Amino acid sequence: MAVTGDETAATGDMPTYQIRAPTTALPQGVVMATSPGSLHSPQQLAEEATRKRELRLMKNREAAKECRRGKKEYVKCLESRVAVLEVQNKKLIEELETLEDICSPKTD
DNA sequence: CACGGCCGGCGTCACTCAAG
DNA sequence: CTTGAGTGACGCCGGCCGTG
Repeated sequence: MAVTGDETAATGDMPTYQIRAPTTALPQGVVMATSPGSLHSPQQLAEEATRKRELRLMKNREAAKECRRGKKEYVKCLESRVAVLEVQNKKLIEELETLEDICSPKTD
C-alpha cells in the first residue's frame, strides 16, 4: 500500500494516532429512534432503541478487538523490520571500516 | 502469605472519516 | 445529512512478580 503523500494514510503502515482530551462525559444511552412507521408506543420505541444500542455495542466490541489485533500485528511487523535494519546497518558499518582500512594511506 | 506495582486485555465512549 | 467502521482514550479487572 502506497502512503499517498499524506503522512497518515491509515493504511496499515501508519495508523492515525490521535491524542484527545477527555471531553465532558455526557450522559448517554440516548439513542434517537428514527420513527419507522411500524413503531408507535413509547414502549416499543424504547425497546427498539435498546436493541439498537446493544447491537452497536456488540459491533464496537468486535471492532475494538480486531483493531487491537491489527495494531499488535503492526507493531510486531515494525519490530522485526527494526531487527532486520539493525543487522543491515551493522554490516554496512563493518564494510565501511574494511574499505577505510584498505584505502587509508599507510603511515609507517 | 499479603501487598503493591506493572502489564495486557477488555468494554465502552467520543470522535473522525468515508460512503451513500 | 446520516450511517457505519475504525480507533484513541479511559477505567476496570485479573494475572504475574518482586518485596517486606
